[in-house]
Amino acid sequence: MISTKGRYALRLMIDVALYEANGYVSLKDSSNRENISIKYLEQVASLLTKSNLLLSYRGNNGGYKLARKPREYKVGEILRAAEGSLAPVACLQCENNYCDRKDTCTTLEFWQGFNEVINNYVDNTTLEDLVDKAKKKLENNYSI
Amino acid sequence: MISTKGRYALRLMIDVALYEANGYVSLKDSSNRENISIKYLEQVASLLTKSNLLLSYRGNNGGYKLARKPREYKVGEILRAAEGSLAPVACLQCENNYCDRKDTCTTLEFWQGFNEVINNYVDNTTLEDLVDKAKKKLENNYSI
DNA sequence: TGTTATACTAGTAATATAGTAGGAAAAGAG
DNA sequence: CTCTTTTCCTACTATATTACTAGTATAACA
Repeated sequence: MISTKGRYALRLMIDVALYEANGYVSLKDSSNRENISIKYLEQVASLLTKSNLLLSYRGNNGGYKLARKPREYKVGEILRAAEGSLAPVACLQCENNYCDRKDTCTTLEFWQGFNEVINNYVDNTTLEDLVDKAKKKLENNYSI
Repeated sequence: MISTKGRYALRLMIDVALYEANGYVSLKDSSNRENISIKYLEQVASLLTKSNLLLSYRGNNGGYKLARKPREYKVGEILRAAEGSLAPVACLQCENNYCDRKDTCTTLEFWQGFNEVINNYVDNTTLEDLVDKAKKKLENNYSI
């Protein structure tokens, strides 16, 4: 299950993508638009900056902007940066996938397949896909 | 992420399928074979019994047996009975999927797609598939 | 009546979640 | 040089979840 960290990270990335044309996007503005506690969003933004998904700038008119073009982000990258791992079971979390039951485990292949399906989905959607949908939703809401 | 409850539930179902030919399978035996605390396994078995996935019988030579043929169980059913829900985000957990952000949420469709991919995977594997793999692993280990 | 098994309820240590709080440091504006 | 605005960093906390353990009741058979 994806926690608020992953969900907020995705919403923040979309928000920055939507508004960075006017310069760095501050968390004050993002948190207002997205209705997320600014102090909590700071922590999420920090994870994204450390993973080089966001670029930050301090001081007046500072904030965040994307490190690449929206098309060049897989959603999976963003979620992994915020959540740590998307593995559905503990034994698939670390690199080597070590588990002392691996030779006799009757469910290992099932979980490996599950892991693949999950990663395929999140890595085959780009940030651009979500930003495009967000733009359409914004247009529809203005027209109401 | 799938917790021990879901993982143990799956292993228990496979274990019961493998050994029920000799009559009801007791948790004492299953917990020994699978190295899972019997008291914890009781709680998992209780969830499966309440969802009519296992049939129980008390007293001497009692235990559990499958309610249907292995082919007639989707793995998804078993995991849902043990875990409650496999929805990747909170807003997709309940029936109606209600969320007060649903008209403006920029990520709803992404999460709905994720949910579908997850459910497709777990519902397209049957208990029989896992039991067949388990039988092969058992044979290989005996031959070592 | 004793043994073996499930059924049910309660408790508990450790960890994760979803924040809040406070201050330091950078950068520009006046 | 100082004030304001911003990110950056660390610590704290209430609540919930996880992964059990423990004890007792109940059923069934020998």
